[in-house]
Amino acid sequence: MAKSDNIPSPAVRRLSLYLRQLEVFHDTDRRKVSSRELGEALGLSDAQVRKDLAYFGQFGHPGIGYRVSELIQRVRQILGTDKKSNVLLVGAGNLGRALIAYRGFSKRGFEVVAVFDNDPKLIGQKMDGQNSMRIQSLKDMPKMVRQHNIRLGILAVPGTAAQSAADTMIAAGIRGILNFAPTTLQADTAISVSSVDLAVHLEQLSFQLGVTIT
Amino acid sequence: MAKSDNIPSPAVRRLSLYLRQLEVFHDTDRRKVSSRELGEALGLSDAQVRKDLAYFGQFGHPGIGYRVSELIQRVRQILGTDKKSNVLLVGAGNLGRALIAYRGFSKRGFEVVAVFDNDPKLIGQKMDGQNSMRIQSLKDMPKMVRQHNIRLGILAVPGTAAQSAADTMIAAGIRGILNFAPTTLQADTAISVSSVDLAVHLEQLSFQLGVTIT
DNA sequence: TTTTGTGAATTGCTTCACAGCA
DNA sequence: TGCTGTGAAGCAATTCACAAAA
Repeated sequence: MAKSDNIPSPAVRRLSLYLRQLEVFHDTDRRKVSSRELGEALGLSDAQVRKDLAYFGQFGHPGIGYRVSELIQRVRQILGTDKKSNVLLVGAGNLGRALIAYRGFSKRGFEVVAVFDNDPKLIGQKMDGQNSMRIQSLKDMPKMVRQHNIRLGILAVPGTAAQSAADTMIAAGIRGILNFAPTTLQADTAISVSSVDLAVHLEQLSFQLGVTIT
Repeated sequence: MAKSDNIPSPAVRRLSLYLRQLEVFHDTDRRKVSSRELGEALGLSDAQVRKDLAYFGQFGHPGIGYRVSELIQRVRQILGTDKKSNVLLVGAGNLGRALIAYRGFSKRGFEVVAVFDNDPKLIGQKMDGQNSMRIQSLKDMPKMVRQHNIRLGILAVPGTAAQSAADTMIAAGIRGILNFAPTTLQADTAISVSSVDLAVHLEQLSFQLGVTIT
């Protein structure tokens, strides 16, 4: 019954957006929602919404729509976020500290349980706020990964340090990396990498402005 | 001669990556590069690289490849980053402060010249570091946009405040928004929006782990 | 009626493969 | 020979449109 074959990756990306929007509906006590309504909120067609969800199973009810809380549960299961998972962070610079302070991760089931940096001046220091985490040396990573069963890591170091830090993460047993460094990471195909380059996004917008009929 | 019709958006996204990689080559004194080499560094096929670049013009030299510095110039021109452009930031929370401190933007031609927040406790305060910018009220935005000819804005406020902040930005004359709030912004089609949802990226990785043959 | 799930048609993107230039 | 630029082919994703279910 594993339908998980041949699912377009854009469909997987949108699945996260559906979940986000469904949670908004849930918080405002909406019980059910149609593909048209869900799509409208996200700027997608109703057909797109139905086809995307259908890749993963039959969640809807003809004539009714989708039951919000039921669909939220299903989607979380598919994404693997129905249970909390532990995440580590490499890089305790400005961006790293902001990411730690960001509440959005834990809200979605991801708990940052360890922070690493190579700067001797930072190692041993506490992260800001009430959080009792201390910054550790990259050497301690394998031990922490085992102890806390960590599979995902966030990489927020300068571009020059990124590949070597990624190698360390992979050697320590990390299976997926969210990369904020402006570098294309080379890694085994068994490792999932998702990259966010902040400048690249601004360049996209800059290009759009040039193209748009002014 | 405006080829700018019918360019696949994935090609535009990759254009930024080409530029990033070309700058690496440039910094290591590479003079020319082939589509195969450029693709290899980014995990793309040579044909993809050639086709992408060809959408924008004829930049290569048969038998030779692409001249690095020449191509950098051309790509910057296409992206509109050959001249510095001024950017504003809305939201002086953790993420906003990290983005200000991030050197990567100015390195790519984007200068954050104004910061806004609605929190009266923050207004008037200086941002960290040597930077002399003071946090301003959203009311002052239209004036600043005019004075500094700002077209792009970075939105780093909580999801609940995002749409209203975006409306303010658009009313002030902002033409493109880089949105970090976990919200789909509703905006006129003349406005470009690029959204980065950090949790969504982690969810993608989480899904991959579930699918990968463990 | 309303709204899903889904084959079929369509649109969009990538890869192939080769002519032409250096 | 080495490498680009590009039509043509192939593959992937989206939209259409309708049978079936409530």
